[in-house]
Amino acid sequence: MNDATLTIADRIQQKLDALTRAERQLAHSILENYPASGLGPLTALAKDASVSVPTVARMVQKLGFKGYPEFQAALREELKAKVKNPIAKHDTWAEGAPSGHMLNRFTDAVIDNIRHTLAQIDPDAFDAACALVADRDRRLCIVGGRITHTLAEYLFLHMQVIRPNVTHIQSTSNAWPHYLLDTRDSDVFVIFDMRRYENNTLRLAQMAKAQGARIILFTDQWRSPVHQIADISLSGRIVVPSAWDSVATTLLLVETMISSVQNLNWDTTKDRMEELEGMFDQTKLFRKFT
Amino acid sequence: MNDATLTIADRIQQKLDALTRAERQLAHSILENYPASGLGPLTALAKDASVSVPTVARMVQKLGFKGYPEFQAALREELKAKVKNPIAKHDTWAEGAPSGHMLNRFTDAVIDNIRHTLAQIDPDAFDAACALVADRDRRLCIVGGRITHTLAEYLFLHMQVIRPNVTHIQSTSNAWPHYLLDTRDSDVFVIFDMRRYENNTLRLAQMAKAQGARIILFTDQWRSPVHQIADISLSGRIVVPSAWDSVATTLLLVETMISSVQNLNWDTTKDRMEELEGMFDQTKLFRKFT
DNA sequence: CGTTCGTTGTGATATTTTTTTCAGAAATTT
DNA sequence: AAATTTCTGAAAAAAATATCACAACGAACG
Repeated sequence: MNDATLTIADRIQQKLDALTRAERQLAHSILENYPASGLGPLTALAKDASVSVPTVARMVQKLGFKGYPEFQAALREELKAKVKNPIAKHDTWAEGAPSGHMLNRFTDAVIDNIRHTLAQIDPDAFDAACALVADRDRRLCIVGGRITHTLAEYLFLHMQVIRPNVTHIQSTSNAWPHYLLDTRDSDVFVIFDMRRYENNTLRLAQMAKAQGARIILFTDQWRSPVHQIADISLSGRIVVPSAWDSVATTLLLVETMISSVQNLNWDTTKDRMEELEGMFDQTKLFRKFT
Repeated sequence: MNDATLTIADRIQQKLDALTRAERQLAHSILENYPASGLGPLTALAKDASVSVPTVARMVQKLGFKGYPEFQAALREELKAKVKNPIAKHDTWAEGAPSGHMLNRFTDAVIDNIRHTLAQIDPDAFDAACALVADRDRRLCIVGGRITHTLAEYLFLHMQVIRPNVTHIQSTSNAWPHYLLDTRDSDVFVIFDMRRYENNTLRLAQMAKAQGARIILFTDQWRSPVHQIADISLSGRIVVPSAWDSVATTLLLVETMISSVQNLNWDTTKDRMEELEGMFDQTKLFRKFT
């Protein structure tokens, strides 16, 4: 019997492809807080996953159990074994991988980065930055460098949906001076600059500043020289066990900003999103059914 | 005392002296393998402890529960809370911001995503993916969609430094069929596809597969349809309190992959990096002093 | 455009589980 | 040692839970 080594979570994961839509939905709900939810009554589980009662019964049968009670019994056995076995202690992120595995080491580092970054961020400055970015009366210009232009573009793609008048400039391009020609003093520049800090980005920031624009800077813990002229600086920790830095924490900040800005003027954003949806529907770019 | 901080095991211990003989016997049986035994049916628990059924019912009432089901529900809640990693217990990540602040809510969600993602990832599959990507003899093609091309490019920019023969294709572009012309069966495609899944990406994957290429897929927890033909699928959780999804967890996986791949052939990567540094020095793109 | 297949949920039925009742056993007190 | 109180467990009643059969729905195919 090879069931001994396979947890029920594994079995669910493995069968995931053979399951139907509602069953998959249920499976994810079970894994969501495993194994607690599976130990409650069938009815509660079904309600929790927003599927019907028989769907649950059918799925556990597909998993190889005679019925829901047997499934629960197996779950309890597994729990009993796990508590007894000290090796099962949850000190690694990816179970099944040694603690020295890159997955665990890297995740450790990133979580640490997040903790440090959030601990030292000024919520008021962050809110102020969001308010500036959300202000439709100001033109918004998003600037990234050689690597960070990916982050810049990510922010740009979302801002484009939320509000009008957004531009994405890559500081490594030699076309950017053109963009600065008609910068007004109400404009807002969101600039990404992580080490190694780029000369082009600094120059661009200086010129924008000279024209009266507000500058919001995303940088790392050591701060780009741009921060001296930036109105608001948001710095994230980026150290990981790698030859490169991690922008995961910065992305977290960016995504949080997107979410905040979207909330600040949800009424109009909603309309824009629906409009966009309609246009995408016509392009058949996306699949109709998940 | 508030029950919030007291586990049920604690409550049983505390009440132990106030219990009768049969009840004490039962209590010890529950603590014997806690909490599994308490999550089974009342009848089984009674039999296990060699006490009668009503004894169980009476004891849980002495413990302050209305009935056995309520006792079980409390046990499940406790289990649910326990499974959550202690690191996720921070109610506020950004001190100085209320716990309801977007910074805290969003970070909570992302940490949760990371935890779930890492818990269900298969380290062997991940390692296999890294090995494929690291193999210099295979050409590497990185594919992204409307939003995910930012992730794709991030991976591309780093791979470009680490190894030769890397291409970045945007599936929304209509130029991609050209790239597939001379796909060989040793090629590796790294494909990003998160909801809403894109038809173009699926078609591209199918064509690549038909030409014999290996496919590594980065997707979300619900899995792009591409995963049916992918050799290796890496899925990340993406749910956050926002109208959009979060790719922060996926970025974590991507960065970890970069780091792993870099380690796999550090000897040659090192040379390439130094060479690149030299070239950058000449362009004066970066600042000399941090 | 209609047909067919697989999937899903509703309602009825059967089963299990929990609660209650009550009588006998054990312990304690007088 | 008898009376009283407290505890315990068997069995029945009540409640909930799980299973089953069937109809409705929606997607895929010709």
